[in-house]
Amino acid sequence: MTHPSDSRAYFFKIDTTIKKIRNVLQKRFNEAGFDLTVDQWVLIDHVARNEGISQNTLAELTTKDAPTVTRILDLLVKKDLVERRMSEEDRRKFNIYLKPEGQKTFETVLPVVKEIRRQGWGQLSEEDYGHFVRIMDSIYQNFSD
Amino acid sequence: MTHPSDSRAYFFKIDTTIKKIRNVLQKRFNEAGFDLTVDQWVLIDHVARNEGISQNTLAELTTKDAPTVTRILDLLVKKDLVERRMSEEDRRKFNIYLKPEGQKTFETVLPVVKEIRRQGWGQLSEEDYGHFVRIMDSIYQNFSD
DNA sequence: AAACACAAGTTGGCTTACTAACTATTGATT
DNA sequence: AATCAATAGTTAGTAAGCCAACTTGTGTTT
Repeated sequence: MTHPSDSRAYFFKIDTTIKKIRNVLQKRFNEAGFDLTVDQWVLIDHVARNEGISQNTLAELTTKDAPTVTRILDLLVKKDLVERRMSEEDRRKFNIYLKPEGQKTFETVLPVVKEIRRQGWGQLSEEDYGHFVRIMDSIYQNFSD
Repeated sequence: MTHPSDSRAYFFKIDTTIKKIRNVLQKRFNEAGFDLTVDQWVLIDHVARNEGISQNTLAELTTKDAPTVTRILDLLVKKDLVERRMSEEDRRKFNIYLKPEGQKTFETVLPVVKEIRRQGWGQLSEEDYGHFVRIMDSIYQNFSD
């Protein structure tokens, strides 16, 4: 290989790794009896940390687009985990809040997710984390022009 | 941060990076007038390098599941880029081949993809590639038990 | 005040991912 | 030879991603 970027490998490796992570997360959720998809969890996590957040902000933070957020929230509302409250200042907006069931879900699922994060990182070092962040950010940046 | 794995950041960073890559690929495809999704490209690429490959093998190589491969191939067949030929030895199997249009597509798209790979890797070094592979493989491995 | 562009969310269409259930064929077992 | 388990692929349902078009509400301009 004359230059790493000549290989298909790096796109593929990122894709494979994130798929694996998602699979493991979902499988653990199912085993633990959580009736929740990974992306539903991601929204709950952000709402828990930003009570009253708007859908647009939620979309930005999660790098999901607006229609996707709308639809995932629809599901979470149907499950009674989350509610939309009309915003006072701007009637185009909703403020999103956890309902009691949602708060409970957050508290129950969080430790499981933390454990999975630990497992995934394993024996990798602080220095590796530096490399990791630098390389990922660099790829992202190289595409942002 | 007491330990890197305590942070949500690494799942999120991988997710964000692969999304970005996919977006850029798709946008370039569209700009270049290729009527092709990224995943359709991935299958064409593998068929081009493995004429006569079976659907199952295709699924393994791409880490897609069987139904997904079936459906993407359906689309490629409809576009006349690819054909299924009944296997001689095993009548459950198909052998997948590029049609002339598909071969042309492969040759046209490949240089564009190579250029995008180069752009994404940018000034990262051979050594960085080593770190990258080691870290990704390690995460994957940590989840394979 | 009326017209305008812009912003927040929603809806619809198409694509891909995952699971489960299904058909058809093959290969092994007895 | 008949049965049975495993394999290749398909179909159906639900979830999520992307784009484009749309509705409603806001803010600015004139």
